[in-house]
Amino acid sequence: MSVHTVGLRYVILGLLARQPMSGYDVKRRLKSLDWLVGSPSSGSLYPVLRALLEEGLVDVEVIPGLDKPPRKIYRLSEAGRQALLAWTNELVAADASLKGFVLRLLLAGCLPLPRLIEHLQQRRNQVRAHQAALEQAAGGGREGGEPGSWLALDYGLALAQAELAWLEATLHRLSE
Amino acid sequence: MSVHTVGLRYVILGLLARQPMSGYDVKRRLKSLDWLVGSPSSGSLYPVLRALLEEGLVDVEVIPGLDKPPRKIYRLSEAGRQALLAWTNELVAADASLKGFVLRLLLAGCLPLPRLIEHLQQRRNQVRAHQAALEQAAGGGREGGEPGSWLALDYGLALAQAELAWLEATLHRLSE
DNA sequence: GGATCCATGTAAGGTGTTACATGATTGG
DNA sequence: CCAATCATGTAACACCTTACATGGATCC
Repeated sequence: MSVHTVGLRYVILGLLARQPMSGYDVKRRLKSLDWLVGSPSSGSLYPVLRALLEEGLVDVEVIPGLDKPPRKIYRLSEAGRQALLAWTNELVAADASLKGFVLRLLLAGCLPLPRLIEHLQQRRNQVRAHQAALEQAAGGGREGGEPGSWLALDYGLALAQAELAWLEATLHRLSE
Repeated sequence: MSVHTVGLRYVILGLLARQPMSGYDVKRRLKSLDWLVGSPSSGSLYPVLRALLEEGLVDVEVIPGLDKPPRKIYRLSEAGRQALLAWTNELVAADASLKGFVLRLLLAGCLPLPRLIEHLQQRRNQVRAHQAALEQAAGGGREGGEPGSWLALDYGLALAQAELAWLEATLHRLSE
């Protein structure tokens, strides 16, 4: 579930940017980060690979497995690299999802450092805004909140705070 | 985006369990928690309301607005209350998503306290397992990790730790 | 006078999942 | 021998989004 926050296409392109691999490898790679990122089903994975191929964003090399089923190794093409780069430079602003952010981090290997810092700063601003909104919501429902409602708010605030702390620390570390 | 982790049906039922409201109210309520939970578009919201109505899980009362467009106030029916209850008692185990969990918290108003505690404990176990998996992944890639990869892992670990801390604290508070 | 909020809804499209189909290989 | 892993893929379906349509009210 839910790699889709960011579009499976780009996740795949991002992984292929690091090194060529088969569809199955992509699945495994993502499954190992399941909790962070969620892994796609074959039903979505393989069609996307085909589409990428037809659009010329990737190339294939079929390796007839010795006694294994043949593996198709996908490799990022130049067009693919450009598409990925273009996507990387798109705004992240509207993308309020945590998973989306982690995925971008994962794919950030292709990002130059200053761009990465920018990216983290953007996220920091978003989380701050979010935090403010939550505090307002908490303040608005003052005392009278429904039973489960303040739990969710409290939880949200705690996570926002933790994320901010991490972002500050990481930004500090990176500017050295 | 992504109320769907839990199925819009039940989110709506859960909100209606607290108090009757219109479709627009549902939207607003969720939008105010946008970052936590994501808000559905009208394109998904209204069809679901109609479906719920046809299935008899909700009742409507049309209030012809004085100089406003008429509002349709939806109210949870007895069948709806039962459906919600049944869903509440389903496993949460496989639901590894953060948003899903927060949503359950939000809808937890209808949960009795011991069930809520159980729920938090389950989440704690999940997060612990996740944490272990991340630590293993971090240990496996020792030093040699790709540039962005350890960032994502670090981020994941920090959040997991924060979430665990919150869960422990909240569990402690609730058992009083 | 134009934008934005209230309030409802529809139609087309995208993207994902589940479940199935295939088939060889390895491990208990 | 049965299950699981490797490895690919298809077809049917569920669900959500975008974009549009309507129309009064209120704010700047």
